[in-house]
Amino acid sequence: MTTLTEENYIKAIYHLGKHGTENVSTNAIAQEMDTKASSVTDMVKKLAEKDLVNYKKYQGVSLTQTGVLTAVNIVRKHRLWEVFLVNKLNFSWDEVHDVAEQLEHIKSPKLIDELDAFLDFPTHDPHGDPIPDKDGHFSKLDKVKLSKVAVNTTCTCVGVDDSSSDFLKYLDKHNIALGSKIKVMATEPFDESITILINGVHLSVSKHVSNNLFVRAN
Amino acid sequence: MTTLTEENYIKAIYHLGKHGTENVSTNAIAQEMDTKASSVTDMVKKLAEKDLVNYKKYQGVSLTQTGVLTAVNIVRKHRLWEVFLVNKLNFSWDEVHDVAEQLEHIKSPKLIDELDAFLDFPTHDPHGDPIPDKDGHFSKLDKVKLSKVAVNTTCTCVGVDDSSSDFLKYLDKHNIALGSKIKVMATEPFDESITILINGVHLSVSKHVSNNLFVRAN
DNA sequence: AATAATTTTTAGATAACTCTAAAAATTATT
DNA sequence: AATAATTTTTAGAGTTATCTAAAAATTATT
Ligand SMILES: [Mn+2]
Ligand SMILES: [Mn+2]
Ligand SMILES: [Mn+2]
Ligand SMILES: [Mn+2]
Repeated sequence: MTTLTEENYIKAIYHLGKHGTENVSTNAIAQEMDTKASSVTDMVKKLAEKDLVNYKKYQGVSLTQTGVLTAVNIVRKHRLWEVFLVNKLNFSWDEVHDVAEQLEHIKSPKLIDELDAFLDFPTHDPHGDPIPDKDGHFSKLDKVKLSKVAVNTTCTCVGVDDSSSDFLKYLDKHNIALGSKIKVMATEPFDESITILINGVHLSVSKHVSNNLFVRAN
Repeated sequence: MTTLTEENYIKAIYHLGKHGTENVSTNAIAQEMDTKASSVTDMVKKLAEKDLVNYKKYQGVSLTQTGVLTAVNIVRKHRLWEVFLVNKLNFSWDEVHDVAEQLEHIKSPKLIDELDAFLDFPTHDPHGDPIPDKDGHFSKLDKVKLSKVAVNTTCTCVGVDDSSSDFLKYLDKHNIALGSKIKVMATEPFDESITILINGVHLSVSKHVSNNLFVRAN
C-alpha cells in the first residue's frame, strides 16, 4: 500500500521524467515538491525498497513498471475528478486542481470506474490533458502549440500547457476556452507576440500565451 | 486547521456522547477508534489545547462549541458523499461507508455545497440518518424502532440503527429497504422475534432486526 | 590535472501519532 | 473504611516524514 506522501513523490517523478521513463534528479524532485533534497533522498530510498523506483546513488531516479502503473492510476483519478468538478459541480477550470490533488488519493476499487462511467468515459480533462483508461492507455490527440501555427490558419483550442490559475483566468477573461476557434492574423518578430481572431474579436497575445495554448489544425 | 486524525477523534467523541454534549470516557473513545487509551489521552490533550474539547483529567471529554461545529461538518460531508455514491454511482448502501470515511476529510469550501445542490439538498443519507444543512441544522424525523410497533399496525421503514455491512445485506436479501411498507403480524414473547408482512411476504425476524430498524407510523 | 562550484547524501534533530509498561487516580467490593 | 479492581495518565520508546548542517561525490572551470 502506498501512502499519500509516497503517491505524491511518484507523481512528481512521473511528471518530471517524461512519464517516469527518464532519470530525474534529486533537486528537481525537491523543487517540484517544495521540499528539501535530503528529504527526497530519504523517500527515494524508501520507494526503491518498495520497488516503485530505480535508484542508484547520485544517478537520479526513474519509475519501475509498478511505479508507472501507480502514477498513471493517480493521474487517471486526478483528471476524472477534475472533469466531475467542472461538468457536474460548476467548478471553473482554474478552481479544480487543488481539490483534485486531494481526491486523487481516495482509495476505492469501485469508485473511480463508476465515476468514469457516470461521466461517460471522458478522454480529456478540463485542461485538455488525456485521461488514461482503466488499463492505463492514453488516447493520443495530436496537438500543437499555437506559436507553431502559420499566419492565416484557423485552428481549434484543445488544451493548455500552463494550467496555473492566473493563466486560466486570463483565458477566461478573453473568452478563450477548449473548442474555441482561433485564426492567426499576424506575428510580431520583435517580441514574438501574435495577433489572433477569436469570437470575431482581434486580440494580441504574448509569446507566453501562444506557447502555452495547444491547438488542433482544422 | 484540523488533521485527518484529529477529525476522526472529534467524530468519535461526537457520536459517543449524544452529539458531543455528554462526557465521554477515554476507554470508550479508545474502543471506538480501535486504539489505546494512552493514545487517546495524548490526543485529547492536544484537542483541548486547540479548544475543540473540554477536558479535565480523569473526568472524560465533551466537545466545545467549535468542536461540535467541526463534527457536524464532517457528518454532513460523510452523509452527502454516501448519497452521492448510492444515487449517482450505483453503490449499494452496504458499500458506501468506508469510501465516505475517506471522502469526509476532503477540504474544499466549494465542493460540499455544490455537491449538496447537485444531489438536490437531500435531508437523509442512504441509511436514513439526517444530513445537517450548511448551518448545521438537522431535519428531525420522528422515527421509532420496529420493535415498538403494535401488532396489526402498518408502518414505513425509514432508517437503520445498525449499518454494518452484514445487517444491510440481510435486509437487501429480504427486500427490506427505506420506504418499504411493513405490517407487524405477531410477536413471540419467548425470544422477542416478530412476524412481519413485507411486499406480500410473511417473514419472521429476530429481536436484533426489530431493534435496529427505524420506522414511521403510517 | 588540480581546484572550485554544485549536487547529493549522511548524520542528527524535531514533530505528529502510536505503542507498551508502570504509576496514579477513581470506582467497586468487602 | 480498607482493600481490590478498573480506569486513566505518565514515562519512555518506535515510526514516518520532515528539517539543518556537514560530509562526500559529481560536474564545471581554470
Ligand atoms: Mn490538475
Ligand atoms: Mn488537469
Ligand atoms: Mn457511514
Ligand atoms: Mn450513513
